[in-house]
Amino acid sequence: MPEKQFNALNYSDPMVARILDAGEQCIHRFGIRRTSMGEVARVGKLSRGSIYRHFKDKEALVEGVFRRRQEAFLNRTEAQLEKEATLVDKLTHSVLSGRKDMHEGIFASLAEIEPETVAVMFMDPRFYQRSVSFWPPHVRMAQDAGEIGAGVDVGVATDLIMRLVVSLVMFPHMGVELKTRRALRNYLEKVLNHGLGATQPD
Amino acid sequence: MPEKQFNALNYSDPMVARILDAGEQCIHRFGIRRTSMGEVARVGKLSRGSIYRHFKDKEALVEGVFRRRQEAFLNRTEAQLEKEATLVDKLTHSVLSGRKDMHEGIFASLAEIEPETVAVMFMDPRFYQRSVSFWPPHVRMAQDAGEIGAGVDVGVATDLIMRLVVSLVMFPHMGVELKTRRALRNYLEKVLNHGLGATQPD
DNA sequence: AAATGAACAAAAAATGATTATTGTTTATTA
DNA sequence: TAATAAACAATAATCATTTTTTGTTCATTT
Repeated sequence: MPEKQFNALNYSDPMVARILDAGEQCIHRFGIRRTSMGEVARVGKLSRGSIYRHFKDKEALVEGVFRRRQEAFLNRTEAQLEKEATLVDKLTHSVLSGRKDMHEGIFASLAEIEPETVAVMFMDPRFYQRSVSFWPPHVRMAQDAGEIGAGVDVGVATDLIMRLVVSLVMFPHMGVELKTRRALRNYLEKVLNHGLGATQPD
Repeated sequence: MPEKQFNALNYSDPMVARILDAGEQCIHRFGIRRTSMGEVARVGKLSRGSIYRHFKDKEALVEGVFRRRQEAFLNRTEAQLEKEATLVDKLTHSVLSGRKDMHEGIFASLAEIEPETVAVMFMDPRFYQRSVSFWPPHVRMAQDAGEIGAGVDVGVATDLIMRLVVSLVMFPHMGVELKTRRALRNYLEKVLNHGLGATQPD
C-alpha cells in the first residue's frame, strides 16, 4: 500500500484550495483550537470526507494553511525584491514586509487569541526551512554585482541573512531602535558590509 | 501610601532567597501552572503571608525566580569572559553556555512540561533587556584592543551581538550547522570581522 | 475517479458541581 | 518590625459526566 504524500500540496488543485481557504478563514476567525473539521467543511461547502482525502489530519491541514501563507509571502516578496537595487535594500524590504505580515491578517489575530501557538510556531526551526532556500540566489546575485565578497560562502551568508531577518522581524528593538525604514537600512548596511570590523564612523 | 518596589529584589535578603529557592524548586519539579503559593511556602518552610509580603503575586514570584537565574547566568558568564582573549571568543563562550543552560536545569524541565510558557518567555523582549546592558563594556574593550572598528557605534555593536547570540542559542542550525565550538567560532569570526564584505576565501 | 454523506468507536472538548488556590486582611507571635 | 497563622470572598483548578469532534470506513452520488 503506497504511502500518501502530504508534504507536496497542489495549491492549484481547486479542492485543496477550497479546503485551505475555508481552513484559513476559520483559523483567522476562531483560532486553531476552536476550528473543527466540521466547521471547515461547512464554511468551504464540502464534505468532511474530502478534507480527510487531502489532509491526513487536522494538524496537516493547519500546517498546510500556514505553508501556503508563507509560500504566498515568499512569492510576493520575491516579486518585490526584483525591484530592489542591492542586497541591503532586499533585506530591508523583507524585514518590513515580514513585520507587516505579523501585525495584520491571520498572524495578528492568532497572536491575540492563541499567543502560545504563535510563539511555539516561531520557535520551531521548521518554520524557517523554506525561507533558507529562498536566499542563496540573491546572495549569488549580490556576489556577482560585487556587493558581497567573492570568497564569502553562500551558506554562511544565507545563514546570517536569515538570522538577521528573523531577529529583526521578531524584535524591532534589541538595544537600538530599528523601527523606521531609514534606521533599519542604515543598520543592515553597516552590519552586512563590515560586520563590526569597519573603522570609518558613519 | 508608598508603592512597594518589587522590581528591585534583594537576592541577599535571606527571606527573599528562601522564597526564590523554594519557588525555583517547585517550578523545576512541577512547572509553573502546577506550583501553588501554598506549596512554595511548604517547601520553603515559611508562611504564605511572608511570600505575599515580598512578592505582589504569583507572577512576580515566577518573574523573580527567572530574573535571579538570569542574573546568576550573567555573573557566571561575566567571570568566564575575563578569561577569553577576544570578543569572538567571548561570544562563542556565551552561545555555548547559553545553550547549555537551555538544555539542563529549570529551562529544560519547563520546556518539557510547559513548552508554550518557554516559547512565550523567549519571544518577550523584556527577557533580553538585562543582557543588553551586559555587552557594551565588552564592546568598548574590544574597541580599545583594536578588534573592532573605532568608529563602530557601541549600541549598534551590542544590538548585533545580542541578535547573534540569541539566534545562535535558539537555532543551532539555520542553513549552516553551527553545533561545534569550532564551527561556531569560525562563523562568528567571519561575520563579526567582515560581515559579508570580506573578499578573502577562508 | 473523486466527492459525498452516513455510521462508528475512540479521543477530545464543553459542562457544571466540587474542591483548591489566590490575594487580602487581621490578630498573634518571635 | 517582620513573620506567622487563620479567616475570608473571589478566582481558578479539578473531576466526573455529557456532548462534540476526530479519524476511519464504506456504500452512494456526481
